[in-house]
Amino acid sequence: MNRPPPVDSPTFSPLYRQIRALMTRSLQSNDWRPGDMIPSEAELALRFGVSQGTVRKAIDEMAADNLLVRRQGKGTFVATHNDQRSFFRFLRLAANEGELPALENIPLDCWRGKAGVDVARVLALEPGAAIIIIRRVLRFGGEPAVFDEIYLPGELFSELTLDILKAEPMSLYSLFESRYGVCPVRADERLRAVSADRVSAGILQVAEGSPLLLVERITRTYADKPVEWRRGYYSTMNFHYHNELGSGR
Amino acid sequence: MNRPPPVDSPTFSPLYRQIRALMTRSLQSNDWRPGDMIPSEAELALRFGVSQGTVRKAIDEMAADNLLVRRQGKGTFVATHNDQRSFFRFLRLAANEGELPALENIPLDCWRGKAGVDVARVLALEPGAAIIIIRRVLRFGGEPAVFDEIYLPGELFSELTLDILKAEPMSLYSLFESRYGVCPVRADERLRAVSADRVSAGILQVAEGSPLLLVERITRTYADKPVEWRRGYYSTMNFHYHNELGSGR
DNA sequence: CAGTGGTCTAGACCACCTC
DNA sequence: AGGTGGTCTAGACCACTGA
Repeated sequence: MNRPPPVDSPTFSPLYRQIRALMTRSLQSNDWRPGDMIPSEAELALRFGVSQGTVRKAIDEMAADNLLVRRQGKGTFVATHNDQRSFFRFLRLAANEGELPALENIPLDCWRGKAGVDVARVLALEPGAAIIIIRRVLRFGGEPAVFDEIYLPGELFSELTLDILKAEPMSLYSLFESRYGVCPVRADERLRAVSADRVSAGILQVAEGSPLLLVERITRTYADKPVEWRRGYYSTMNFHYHNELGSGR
Repeated sequence: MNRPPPVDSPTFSPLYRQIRALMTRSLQSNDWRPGDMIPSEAELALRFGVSQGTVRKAIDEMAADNLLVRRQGKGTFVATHNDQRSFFRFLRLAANEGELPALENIPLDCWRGKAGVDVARVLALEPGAAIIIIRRVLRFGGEPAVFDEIYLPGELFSELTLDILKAEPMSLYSLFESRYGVCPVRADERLRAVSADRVSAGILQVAEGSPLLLVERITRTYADKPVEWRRGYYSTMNFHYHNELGSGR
């Protein structure tokens, strides 16, 4: 194997992290697309001039981050939002009793605007840059549960319209991924309790002033580039936000 | 190496998982205590009759679950709640602006009772079993932020009193761990928005009816044994609950 | 059957910590 | 110097998938 010489710089990283970085670039550049099978470990080892064990360790990390999915006997695949499996990775909602009933996604409106200072800062845009604003409702078993206000960089989603949103059968992120090549992989959320204003109360069919769970989310893609800012109002009479502590971090 | 013969049963698990199970038993039995250094990888490999690589993989998993902590050059240690590092693993609170100010932990009361059907179910106790109820407040920079009602199995915390709680300088879990040998390692949380009742409002110094973030938590120790049920009311005017999506699960 | 990921080994060497 | 974890290799074999 053509082992690169050991690096002594302060930015030293082990080989498997360099391999990981190279593979991440293949994801960023859309060279490997969501759902695709990536080359086998043996081939990658050959291509990068390292042992299979080193490639394995790189893939292990990326699989732990849900960037890749391993399937024994089949291959390793780029994670996609086009399957039910990965759906609730970004929707931590559960029913207080029993299973969560069937989901309905109802887009309300979709228009273009200019980024204010706050949205610009969050999305790393120039103030005044083109953005898209979407409002939608999620219903479970006919009951409205989540009201989302979503802000997107206009540049990335150039021809997005309400009709396109309404035509999407799967999730919003599934649309981002297949139509715009934007694959959300990480998100930071801030949760607060707030009182329902007139608009939210009407849309969620609760009394004005009712307590709502406010979930603010910044969504990022491979290079940690922010691609969405979202404010979600969750009605938590019959549902709750579920979280597990202990691993990760 | 004395390799055990390959197992063909439906309960097959790879060697490194069996090693992990053995090591987890050393944690459960308090043979290895929080903060202790566990034997070196080489010694464990010798002891279990496997290669060092197999032990490494077992430890890797347990470190990913925050059961163990590796420190290069020093050794591998049992995770403990006695350091600031791991403090916020179980308190996902952050300030809306800037850093979180200094924490004050103020125990309010601590009394004994009998488990109702709901508490008994959650803590896997017989209805009517002895439990301990604690109420406390967390303040940040003098401002009350969290009001906790905590239910513990009486059996595990036999001589817990309000004075002991008041004397504890670190966290509650630090006390559990060092005084009662109970080490919380995992928790499930359910988050909802509710209106402040008279009691919570008074304690958190907000108006009655204000929206509060309700966090219900079931805490478990090594063998997934439930050791705490907690209802926390978070005042989210100046703070929020922080969560990261994307990895894990 | 061939191809894929999954496990396990043995050994070499590096990086870090403490004495 | 000696101990610890961290990286990397080469190769053997197992388990699963699908043609």
